[in-house]
Amino acid sequence: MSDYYTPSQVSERFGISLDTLRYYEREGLLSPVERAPSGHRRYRRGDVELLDLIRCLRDTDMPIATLRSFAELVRAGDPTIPDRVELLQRHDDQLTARIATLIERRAAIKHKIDYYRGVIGAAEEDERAASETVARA
Amino acid sequence: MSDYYTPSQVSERFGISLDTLRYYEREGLLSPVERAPSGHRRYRRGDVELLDLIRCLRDTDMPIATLRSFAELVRAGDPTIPDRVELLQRHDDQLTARIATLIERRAAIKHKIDYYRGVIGAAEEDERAASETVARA
DNA sequence: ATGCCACCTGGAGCGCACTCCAGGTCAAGC
DNA sequence: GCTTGACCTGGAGTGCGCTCCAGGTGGCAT
Repeated sequence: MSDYYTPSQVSERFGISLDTLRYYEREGLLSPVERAPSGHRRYRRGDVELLDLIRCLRDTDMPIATLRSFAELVRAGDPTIPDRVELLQRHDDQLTARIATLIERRAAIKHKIDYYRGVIGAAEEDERAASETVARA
Repeated sequence: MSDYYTPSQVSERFGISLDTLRYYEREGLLSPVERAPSGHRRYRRGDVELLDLIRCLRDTDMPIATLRSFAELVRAGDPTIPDRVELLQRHDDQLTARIATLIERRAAIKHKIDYYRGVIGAAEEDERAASETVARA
């Protein structure tokens, strides 16, 4: 209910370590976060929202450098919205391509698994046949 | 039409550098490749087939260490086929999960893009309204 | 006063997957 | 015989994204 979040709260919420959180700030993914008089960080709603998007982009393998560019656009204000759209759109295109190849590769892997299962099945039949022969003998 | 491939042929075919090819061999992903009397590598059909699978797994982010385990199973012969199936199945599960989260994240990104597009649209309307006002004045 | 805890800083270190390099060899072509 | 080109080796270097560490501070509880 407070209007800020402590580092550990943010860390827990996003499953990001405190070190990573500070690292993101150092790298310019977040603008310098407000501080309490003690020097401790106080994350505002806005920080958390940006972080949410950053996590989303990071989870989809956007490199830190690109994320920084994006963050710079955000800091530069509303006139950069078209640039942000462009950046996100490019990322989305890459992501879509990536998903497509992952799905293709998965099909190939499944195919290989099926092939192996076939080999196992054939071997089992051989075994069964062999034990029948023994039984008959 | 020859029964072997040179390093550069393999490199080109898979889009892998010569260095990476040697690296994979050093790391035990390929068993030591045959050599010409000159010492140059001669990749056999079997090497190329294994490489094809390795690429497929690597493309789907299987770590080198896991790939090595898989290669060791292959080298150990047919009795390890069930273990190979297990390993591939685990990878396939992870891959499926990964694809699912990528798709989720992509939806979130698209949502953000749409939001931004909405903002742009609204801004354009404002502009239009403003210029109308000017015209009227 | 004493602990303790959450957090701070600058900077070093790590794991992964390559990637590059120097110096050398062999086979073929001029 | 000399060059060229494809390839060889061992080992060092790179880029990325964290991750860890030592040493320190402020505020609260006992």
